[in-house]
Amino acid sequence: MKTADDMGTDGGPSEPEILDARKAAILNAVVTEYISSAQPVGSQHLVDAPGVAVSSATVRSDMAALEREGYLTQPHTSAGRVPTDKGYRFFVDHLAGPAMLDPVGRQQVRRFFAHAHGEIESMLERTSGLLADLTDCTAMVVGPSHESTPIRSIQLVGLAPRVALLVVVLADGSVRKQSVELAADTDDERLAEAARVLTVHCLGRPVAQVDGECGTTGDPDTDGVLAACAGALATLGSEEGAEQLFVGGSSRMAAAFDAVDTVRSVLTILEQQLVVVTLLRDVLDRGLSVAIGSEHGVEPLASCALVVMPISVDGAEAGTIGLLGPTRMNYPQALAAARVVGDRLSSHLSEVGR
Amino acid sequence: MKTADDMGTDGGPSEPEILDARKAAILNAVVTEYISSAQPVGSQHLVDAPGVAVSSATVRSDMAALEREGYLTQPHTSAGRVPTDKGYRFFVDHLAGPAMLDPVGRQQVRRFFAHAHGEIESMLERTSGLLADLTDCTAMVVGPSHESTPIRSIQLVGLAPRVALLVVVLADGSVRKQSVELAADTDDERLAEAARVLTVHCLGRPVAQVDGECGTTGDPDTDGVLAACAGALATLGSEEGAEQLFVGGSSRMAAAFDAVDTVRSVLTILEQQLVVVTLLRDVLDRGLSVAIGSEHGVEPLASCALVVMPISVDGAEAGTIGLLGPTRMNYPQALAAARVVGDRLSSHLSEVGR
DNA sequence: GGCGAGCACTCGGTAGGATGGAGTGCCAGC
DNA sequence: GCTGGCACTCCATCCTACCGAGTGCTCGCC
Repeated sequence: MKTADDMGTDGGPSEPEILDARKAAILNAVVTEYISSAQPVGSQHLVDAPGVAVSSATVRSDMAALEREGYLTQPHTSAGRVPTDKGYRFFVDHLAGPAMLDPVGRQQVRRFFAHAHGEIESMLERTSGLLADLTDCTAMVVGPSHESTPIRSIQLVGLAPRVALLVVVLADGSVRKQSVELAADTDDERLAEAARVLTVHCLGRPVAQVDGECGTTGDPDTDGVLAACAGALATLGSEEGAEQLFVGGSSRMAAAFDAVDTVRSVLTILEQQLVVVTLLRDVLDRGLSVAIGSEHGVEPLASCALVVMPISVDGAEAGTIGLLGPTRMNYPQALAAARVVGDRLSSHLSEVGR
Repeated sequence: MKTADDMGTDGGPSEPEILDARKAAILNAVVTEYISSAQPVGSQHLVDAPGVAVSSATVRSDMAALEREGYLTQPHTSAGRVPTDKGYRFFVDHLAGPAMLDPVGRQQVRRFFAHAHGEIESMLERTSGLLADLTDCTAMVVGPSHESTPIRSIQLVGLAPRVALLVVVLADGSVRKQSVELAADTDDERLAEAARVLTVHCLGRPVAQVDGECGTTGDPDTDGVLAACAGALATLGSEEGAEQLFVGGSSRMAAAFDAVDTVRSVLTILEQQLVVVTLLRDVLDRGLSVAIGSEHGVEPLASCALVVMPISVDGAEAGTIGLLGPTRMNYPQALAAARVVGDRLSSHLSEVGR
């Protein structure tokens, strides 16, 4: 399995990246067929494929060549061929044309966004469900990180004589809250006064950049409240950058594999928010929109492929869409769904914000 | 499978609920053994069990009786016996003593609550992970419904010239938000004024009970803002009662069954928040803390059992804990974990609020 | 009357062997 | 360079036999 040796985007190696037309057609047919049947495909099934038009013997010799070059593999002698990760990669990069979503799916997306409402979190949550429905994959939606979103407003609401709730509204409409223990009984007047001072002091800065002290008033009681709030803000700041993750349709992983062990290990990964978010980020940072099998480097997901798509609001990156399926997932469909939903979601979120 | 005919709690039927001591011991041993081995258990394996002390032939005749009475069943002739739902029920009600959490688990719980911090949502989320770790089941934690939690404060924060964010803080410290489209450009002054009117008008009432109109000021611009907010409040009100659900450790369902189909159907249920929340509520309303197999009436979960435990804050019900596992789950352990975590969580949440 | 030893019986799981078929690699010939 | 033909491989399936775990039943014993 040394297929992932140097698959860089440079195209430098002496081996030509582009296969001879017929071999490409054969690879294409193998991948397509295997994606839909999940069965190793033999030479006989390929003679009718477009672009092939040779006898099965010739197909066999081409397939043997494709296997030598690492695009195909055999589960065992005298079985058909199955694509390798490299085979899928070539398919995704050179063979799969830019697909459209099927009409039913398009209709579904249109209806979804026509009735879209509510706040961003529930929007993202429901989007993950939509994507799972469209692609039969597990869908992941990562919300914006807010790491550098400036504070728009700070309020303090008294909950009990010595407990207040610090409510921070960020410029994009997201809300953070943190309860604050106060040293002394404090009435609403004083809380409002403290909130005013805090707002002036913090306005326009992201939460993580608010430093320890939060201004003074000269009044010792109010200053006590402010000090307590500084601690709460620090807590919020340290949580900042922890993007929200919404996973939809994880049950589809159970349909994708028949080994229950595989299902378990994949689900275990999906439960680890940090791992998933990092994985998506990592793939995106490498400039990929598809990561196949070993390419993403998460061992328990070796038999999975990942499709990622950034979400942007007003040009700024504001989240990520991810689709997880078996390596024999329907790439064109998944890419089309991710693109369409990503675009619609991006423009939907941009619209709401103005 | 007519085992669930009349299992009411009345105890009315002529058949005595209590089994003869040896049969009870045998049932106990079968359940215990089957829980730990997942294999049908035969008469030979039971002769050494405490309270049995008879030959395997006698055990066999007792087992045959237990099967006639519906407590046991055979996968096929000449296999050992497996408990039925009724068998598990008897085990839970009469045989399983009140168990303690094992020391390792107790330690884990102690550490968890010692370092507990953050807001209620993340607290509940992490609690679901803790419970899954403790019991090897899938854990569900349902937050409070807020249906009747009074409004403590309402604020309006301008996000764009014609968009404001309505931020509603409830008396228990939870926060609702909803963006509001405004008909005209509105400055912060006017928003603050509208928020003041709104707060006065809504204070102390739950969101769902805020009626259409939200007061007037005489000033047409402010009244326009108020009208827009009334719509937003209605939206929030209609979402009220939709409790938050946190599911942890769903990957454990893949380890619990070896039929991948079962795993898929169970996971599909777990993805439907409303179904899960309703299920937990339903079981709790029937006064049960354990629902086994067919007892809970959700067909795809027929091979699962459910342990539920209410969470209360200051005496008022404030959520639910649920554990989902195969019917051969470790009931004593699950009950102990649910009880301990539920108690600790209840008192933790009560403490924070004062 | 309840209990236990003995016995015949059942049936799932496993191992061995035969068979068929899908698929391959190779080669000679067009 | 492609194709038809051929020998070969190996999985999947089926059948059979067989072992063993487990049962139900009966009869004798205390």
